[in-house]
Amino acid sequence: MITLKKRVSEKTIRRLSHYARCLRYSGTQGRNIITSRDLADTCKISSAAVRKDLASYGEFGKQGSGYDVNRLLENIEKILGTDNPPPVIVIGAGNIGRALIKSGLEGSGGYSYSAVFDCDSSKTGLMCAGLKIRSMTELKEIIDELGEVIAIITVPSGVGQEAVDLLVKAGCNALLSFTLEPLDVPEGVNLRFIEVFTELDILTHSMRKKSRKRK
Amino acid sequence: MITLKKRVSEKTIRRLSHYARCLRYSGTQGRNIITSRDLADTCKISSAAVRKDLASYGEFGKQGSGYDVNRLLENIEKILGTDNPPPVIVIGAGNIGRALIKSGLEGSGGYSYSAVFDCDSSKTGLMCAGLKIRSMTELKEIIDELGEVIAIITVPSGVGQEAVDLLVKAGCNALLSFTLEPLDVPEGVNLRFIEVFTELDILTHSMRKKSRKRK
DNA sequence: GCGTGTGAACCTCTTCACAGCG
DNA sequence: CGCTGTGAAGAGGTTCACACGC
Repeated sequence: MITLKKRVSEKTIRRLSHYARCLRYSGTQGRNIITSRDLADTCKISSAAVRKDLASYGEFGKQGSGYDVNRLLENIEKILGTDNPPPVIVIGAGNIGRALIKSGLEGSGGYSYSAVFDCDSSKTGLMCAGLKIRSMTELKEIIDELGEVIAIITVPSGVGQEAVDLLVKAGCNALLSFTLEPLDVPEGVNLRFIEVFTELDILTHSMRKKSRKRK
Repeated sequence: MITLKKRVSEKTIRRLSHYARCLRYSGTQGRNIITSRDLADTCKISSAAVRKDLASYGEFGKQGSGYDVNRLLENIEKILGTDNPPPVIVIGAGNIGRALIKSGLEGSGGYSYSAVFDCDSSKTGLMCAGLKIRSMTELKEIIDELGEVIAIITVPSGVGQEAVDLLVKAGCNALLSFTLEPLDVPEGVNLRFIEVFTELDILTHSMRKKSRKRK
């Protein structure tokens, strides 16, 4: 049974997602039992961290042997809610938006794209990997139909806040943005960022630091 | 002058990247002076954190007024090494790879794409936003020519490790991967991940938790 | 008065080490 | 004997609160 013991950090949630990925892979490799050390090694963390993370939701392991792969995966998916993943919609049918849709969500554990939107009327009506590009005016209607959705925002810089406001108004409270502009959302709406440029900066910093040392 | 006082965390580096972004924006808005509170508000953190981050590299501010926008931006870029950003190459000319290149790196503070590679011979030779798609056999040659580069890996699941090994062998030690498979790199090579699926999992978790509470 | 820079307090997360169970 | 689950110790990061300089 899943029994939450105390407040769990986002770091733990992120790692649970990693564990799920490893377990899906282990499952396809025919493994039935996995130890905290195995999970730790593939995720490049300590085995104690793995055990702590899992133990904060219940006792999923068997002492002396380890964790049953299928049972643990089911439990983690229940914890994350990914046993019944929400539909994903994409806002912006530009380069990135279309590429994401064409790439699909295979291997993600059950997510799939349910709709694409763009405010450019020269794009609406066109198809992208089987999905019709819809006008932003249809947003609320479609979200009402789909229920709770996650929206991935891939609009150009400058209109991000506008897109966010429309989404929030349409009842969406889970957003993932590829834009680099700072965005505001009301309390209770979860907004996350994919920060490609920041990742580049971090890489630049570490390589410059390294070459400085070498001198 | 930039004087490092003690070990600085990656979290601080990430935030420096955010500050740089804010400062570029402030600059274009005609502001000359900015306070730690201003930066903190746009980045949604505390003003004390901003001051701590900046103070760990020197004294950039003026008491009573704040920070000079241009001077602070210059200093942060020098700290990150983005005053002279490394060339970026893309491995994999699939949907995501091509979309990244077509989107360009405007607004990133100076990065630009210098080469694209794909192992599929039906793609090599074709153009993508002005860049010729090159064969992986040319990798070492081009990297030697470009010097220290950052490689963005957008190859399909299954061949990620192969791509990484080739890159490392070619002398690249700064990698940013869009794949979801676990990858191994030797000591000294910096490998980071863009985890779209994990971000979806985190969003799913928080929306499911919220709807549970509401009941 | 205002905002920076900073020690100290606080808090959170990670690692250690071991009891306990299979 | 092996591996989990966990209190305790340790490390790291954030917030507080205030002295100091503009």
